[in-house]
Amino acid sequence: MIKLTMPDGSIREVASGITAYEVAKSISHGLAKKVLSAEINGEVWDLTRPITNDSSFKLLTWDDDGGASTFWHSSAHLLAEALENLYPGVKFGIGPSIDNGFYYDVDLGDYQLSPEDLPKIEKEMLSLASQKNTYERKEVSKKEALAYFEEKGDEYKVELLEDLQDGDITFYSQGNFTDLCKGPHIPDTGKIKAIKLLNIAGAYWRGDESRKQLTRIYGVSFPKKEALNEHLERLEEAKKRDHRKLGAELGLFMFSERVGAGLPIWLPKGEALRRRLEDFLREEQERRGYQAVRTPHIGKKDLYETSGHYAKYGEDSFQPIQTPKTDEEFLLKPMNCPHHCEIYAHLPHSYRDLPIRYAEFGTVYRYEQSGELHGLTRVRSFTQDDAHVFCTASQLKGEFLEVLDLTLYVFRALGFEDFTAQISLRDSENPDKYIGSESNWVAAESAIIEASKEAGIQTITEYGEAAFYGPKLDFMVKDALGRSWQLGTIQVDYNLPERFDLTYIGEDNAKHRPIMIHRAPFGSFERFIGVLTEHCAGKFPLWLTPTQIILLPISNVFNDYAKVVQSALAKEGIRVEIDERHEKIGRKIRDAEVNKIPYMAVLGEREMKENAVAIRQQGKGNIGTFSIEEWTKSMKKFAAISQD
RNA sequence: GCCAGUGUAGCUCAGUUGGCCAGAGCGACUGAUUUGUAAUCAGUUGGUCGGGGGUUCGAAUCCCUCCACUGGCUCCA
Repeated sequence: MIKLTMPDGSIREVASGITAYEVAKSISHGLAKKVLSAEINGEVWDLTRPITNDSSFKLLTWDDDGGASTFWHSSAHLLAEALENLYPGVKFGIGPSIDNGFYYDVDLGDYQLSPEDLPKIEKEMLSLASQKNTYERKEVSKKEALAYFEEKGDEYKVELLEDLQDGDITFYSQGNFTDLCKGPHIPDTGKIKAIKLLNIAGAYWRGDESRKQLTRIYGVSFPKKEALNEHLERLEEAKKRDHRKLGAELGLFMFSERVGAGLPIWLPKGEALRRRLEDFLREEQERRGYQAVRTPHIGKKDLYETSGHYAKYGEDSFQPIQTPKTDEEFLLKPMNCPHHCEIYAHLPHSYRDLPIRYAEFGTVYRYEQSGELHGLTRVRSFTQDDAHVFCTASQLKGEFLEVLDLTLYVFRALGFEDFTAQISLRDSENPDKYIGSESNWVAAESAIIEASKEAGIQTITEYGEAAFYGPKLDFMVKDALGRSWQLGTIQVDYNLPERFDLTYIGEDNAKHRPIMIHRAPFGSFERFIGVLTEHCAGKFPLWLTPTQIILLPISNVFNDYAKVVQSALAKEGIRVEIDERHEKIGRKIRDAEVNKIPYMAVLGEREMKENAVAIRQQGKGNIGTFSIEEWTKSMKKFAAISQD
């Protein structure tokens, strides 16, 4: 007999060798039908795997993370089986579950898979699923496993096997398909009731650009048909939030083929919104002791050779600009920091001057690969809300905390509660990727880790994600379609002060090296506004939105009255428009609603007589009639930044 | 940069076994309607079919090439 500790803490005595499925059945038939896998001592297991030791025990259903991922992983195997039936000789890379579904990377030889093939594959998968084939686990020796895949001619699986330890290798089979896999899987294919293959993409084998590109098929599956429909509806909903679509609809920004790919152009409404954000941050930074500076958009190539950026990125950047003079080359600036280092170096500094904080909304230019461009979130020209803090070693942690506080203040003011703070450290296996001394790296990494801990933020640590000159703390948020983007960033840099030979005179009257912190709470205005647009589905906070209220005269007769109301509101700094078109009120309201203008004022006979406005709130409808004066006051209050 | 897909009017989209002057809805414009809380009616206008080259008697449709966009991969100071 063995003891199973259930999630509620109770203990079940069962015969050794019992399976999780048998335990589920002994609890209830309904549960046995729903259960997909089990968590045994924190590890997700097949339901059919015998349990032989005392264990903690938890049954996983679709609603548990482990349950859905098991389900999707099994769906990937089903996809592979269908592909093998339809395209004999297909070779397989890897086929994992992901956040929202699964994929399989396959090599179809000369066959060019197209989206039209997907329905056929879905059909085959559903037909295989209905056979209710069980997923069978089998432990195999490395020799056996290699023999199997060598015979099959699947060099990808052979390569994967070469990295595995003998005794740690399992196969899973369902129907006529066998795959190298550590599992676990759902009991049988019959649980998979709804499948949608979403798209096809190229993916380099093992993520290595120099290796063969396989065909990746993405899909999603569900235990119920309705769940698939709901999922597809959610995807449609998300597309409506896409900042590229909303940005065009709301007239925020545009792109022009003639201006160039990845070069966003800000339209009046977008610029109005952006300017508000800039002002917001500018004022906050002034309060926090930053000094604004401004530097040119180009700099001599030598500047970036000094900084090290040219050696690292020169080849992949916009190429140097020539002048009539020979041997004179300038670069479009990809970073503001070298310029700011020159400002620091301009005068000698005492330890009494530090910390010095230079801030600039600096526009930079980076030649992003053509396939990478994406709306406002990945562009070739963008403006960083940049600043560089020069401080002493003893000030580092305090400054880091101060920057962290500013970043969190900014995020909260804009309603971003759901972000991930990522600590990016070195990849210790590739030291050549980084410049700077070991001791500096250690000091910088520990400063970030400690400050994050002290600020009490939740973090995840990623090794190998550091910048080439230092570790960083990045704030990551997801867009409408679940893609993760970096917004704010804080980076400790011991390297640039070294390269630019920056110094200060210490208490001991000797020269010392300052430490530099790069930081940008928004990251860039472009990306931030892109993500913010999706975050609020185009319904921006009142203090940011380009038009705060639109006046809707019932007929032309009341246009003059509207102008009276307009000047009263405008006088208080409220951004107000009038819809003077010769249209019915229903039409004007509809257009204002579609344009997501937060407030509408309906103005007709009744309002004019009483010097009043009948207010309607976007998405909510009529909220009442107020005197002009009363409403102006309310608007002013609502539009204050502190309002959240 | 790589793989796959897409590109027709300001917007959303029809239109391919290659064949009359390339269509619709919305928008815009003009006129009528003077309107009370999510689309008033009528008329008019609008397109180098992404650019260039080729095949053909004939190309939006087939081929080549470049550009842009979409979904991924790789990259991201």
